[in-house]
Amino acid sequence: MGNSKLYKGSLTTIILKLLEEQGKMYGYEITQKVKLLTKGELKITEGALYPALHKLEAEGLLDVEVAKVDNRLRKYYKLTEQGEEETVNRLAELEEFIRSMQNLVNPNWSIK
Amino acid sequence: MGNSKLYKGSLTTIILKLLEEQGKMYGYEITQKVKLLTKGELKITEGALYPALHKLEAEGLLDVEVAKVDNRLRKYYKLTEQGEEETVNRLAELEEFIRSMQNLVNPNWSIK
DNA sequence: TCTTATGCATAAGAATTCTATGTATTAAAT
DNA sequence: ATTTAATACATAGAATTCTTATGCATAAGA
Repeated sequence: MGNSKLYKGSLTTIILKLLEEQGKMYGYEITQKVKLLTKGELKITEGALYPALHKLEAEGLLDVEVAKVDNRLRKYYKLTEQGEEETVNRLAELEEFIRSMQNLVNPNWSIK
Repeated sequence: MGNSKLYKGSLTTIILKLLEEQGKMYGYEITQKVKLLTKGELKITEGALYPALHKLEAEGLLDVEVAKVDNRLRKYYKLTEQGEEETVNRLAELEEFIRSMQNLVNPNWSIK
């Protein structure tokens, strides 16, 4: 999660969520998408991303499909059925976490 | 951060914020306060808390003051000047992080 | 009297991430 | 034409953070 030191543990949730809405993505694409969506705030490093993808795959949450584009390798990942279920759970947990943090840190905020 | 699995890196920010608004607190008090404020959502374990406090102290962000109450030891921590500055920075980072995550995960939310 | 609550602490291990490095192709810049 | 940047994958070693387990000690409650 690059230079913006904060908050380990959110990477897999980000990956799952992106795959949920994009259908399928490859690693490099994920790093660029996150950079774009957060205006450079979060930078996913390759050393974090690829092991995370491999682990999610090993856990049965992702499927891989290899493609060759312009003679370059791409590994497209998509959610398995189990992955879709897990995504729902992780997002709910993340939302709870964010609410808790807001209560702790700035009770004036609220999510609408 | 106990059973509620999520998100390493937020503990020190929580500690700093609580000390900012409470003036001074001791370790056990922090665990109880967090449990209360988050309705049991976040449980800070001692194995995480005490090392974190020691580190913040070593970094010069906290000062300690030992007290004895009912023949039991208490170590009251409070922010140093440097700690107050750092708290402002960390809270700004946390807010940025939360906004980023919301953009990623649920663009329909917003903080008001 | 036994258990729970209060209050501190550390050690070993797990989990996650960062930094550095490696390979290879394509596109852009000099 | 050649160097650099971008694309695309990967892993190893170190650092950081947290969990689990354990330890000591006093006070309060069952």
